Amino acid sequence: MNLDDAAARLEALGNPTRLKIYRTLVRAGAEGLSVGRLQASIDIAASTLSHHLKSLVVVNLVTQTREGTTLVCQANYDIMRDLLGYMVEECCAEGSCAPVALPKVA
Amino acid sequence: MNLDDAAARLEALGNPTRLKIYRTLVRAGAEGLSVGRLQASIDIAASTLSHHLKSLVVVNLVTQTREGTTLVCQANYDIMRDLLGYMVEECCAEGSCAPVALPKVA
DNA sequence: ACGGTATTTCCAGAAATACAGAAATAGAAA
DNA sequence: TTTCTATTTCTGTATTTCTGGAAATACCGT
Repeated sequence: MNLDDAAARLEALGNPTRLKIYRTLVRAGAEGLSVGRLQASIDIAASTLSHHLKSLVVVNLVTQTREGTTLVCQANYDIMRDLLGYMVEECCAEGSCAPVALPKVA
Repeated sequence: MNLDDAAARLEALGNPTRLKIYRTLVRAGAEGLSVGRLQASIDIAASTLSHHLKSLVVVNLVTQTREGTTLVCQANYDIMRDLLGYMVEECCAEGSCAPVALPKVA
């Protein structure tokens, strides 16, 4: 991951509402959560949620799968892992930190 | 670290210029870098750099130490470690990921 | 095709951000 | 105190972000 992509993803997560959305999706596990359920649990206007979700989808932190009329959203763990990897690398550029084990691919 | 603090820090890092600043400071190691040297290596207007630095200092990702007329900035590894810890916890809330070893405290 | 539910797009306003030139401040040295 | 360097604050402009109501679209069941 390059610096600009990392920054774009950090920016996407760098908003309390969006971080809450992402966290909710992570907690929902691999099966994800529909936009409607997400809205119920976060309690914001549908249009606002849609905007925030788009921001997360654009940077690939969230993926969406259509199931009939409902859209199911799921956290993209791979991208998060890559992002964490990038941050750790940046943080450890000097070799001043111990090697880090990131979460294994599921 | 709570959600709002994490979001504020992610937002601070979520700008290419600021991420570059932070990365430069990390690479400079514990002794840090003066604002002037930082400006030389990033090549932006002094006032712009000052604003970005303030954003990073406010959320504690960067600390500053005065040495005579120059201000030395250094990356705050502890906060970065906490932030990474928060993200890993959020990402692994379901127990779906292996335990993670974050960089040791220097 | 119609009706209903789910979600997005359009629109707008308020607030925040990014940027940089110019002026101001802080500290050291002459 | 004057002067020099380093850095910040002031000022202003352009742009972006956040928010949500209203209207539009998508998909399904009947």
